[in-house]
Amino acid sequence: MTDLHSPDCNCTIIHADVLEQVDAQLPDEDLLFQLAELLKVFGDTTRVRILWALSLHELCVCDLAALLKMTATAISHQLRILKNMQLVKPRRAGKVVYYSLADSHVTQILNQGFEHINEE
Amino acid sequence: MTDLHSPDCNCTIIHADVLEQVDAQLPDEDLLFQLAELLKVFGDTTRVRILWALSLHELCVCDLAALLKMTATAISHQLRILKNMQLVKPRRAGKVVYYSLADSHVTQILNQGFEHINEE
DNA sequence: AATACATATGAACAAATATTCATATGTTGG
DNA sequence: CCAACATATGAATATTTGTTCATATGTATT
Repeated sequence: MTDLHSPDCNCTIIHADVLEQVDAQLPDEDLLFQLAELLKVFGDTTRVRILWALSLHELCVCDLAALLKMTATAISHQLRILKNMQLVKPRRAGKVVYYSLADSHVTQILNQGFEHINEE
Repeated sequence: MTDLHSPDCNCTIIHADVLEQVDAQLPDEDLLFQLAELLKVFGDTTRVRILWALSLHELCVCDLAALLKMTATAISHQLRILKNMQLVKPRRAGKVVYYSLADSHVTQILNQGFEHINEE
């Protein structure tokens, strides 16, 4: 095991045995980084509103702009972020592009978060 | 129903019937704001690593600092954010303060996110 | 082909935020 | 009481990020 006592931590009391176990079980740093990058996408009001709306019905960019009272440009930017993270998928029909949720994890995460809020 | 056609949206083709239904089902804006604020807390590498570590075992500030090779100060700042959002809870034992997860939603959200990443 | 409209994208600006530094609080042991 | 240590917190800085503006792309209609 690598030395957990780095120069950045000047503590003296650490629980070496527990730490060793936790360190062994903790996913790789780059996996947790990816996870944070994913969850970061959920941490914005506009994107949460978009995702929730899409969980109710497939919508085009204009629909979302009208619903959220924002410019289509702003919506489009956010949709690109959501699409890059595989959270929504586009369906083109002529000029119009319809968006829908890519998988069920989205609603699961939104619901878990919603439950947490409604518990206090 | 309020007019969904705001000045910010210059679109002409919107699906009024669908929009009306979605608008009625969509949670209040301030609820979705709270949800975004909650999920924002998950969108940071340091906090994700802290949360995942705490899902494995209760740990004190120094433990986390040693594990993540960061200063105790930086950890403490993040723990305050997590505590304010009711995601972790402290337990004082003398000088040492141990932190653990506040409820099961945390691991659920982390796991759902993790599954999503491991699917592509 | 040419116009109209839905959507996408790049650059710029303003706002939010994570870490560091300095310092404060709180607890234990001498 | 005092010194030592774990933790907390406020201010400052550097980075990140959401929206706007200007412009580009792509499709349908005349």
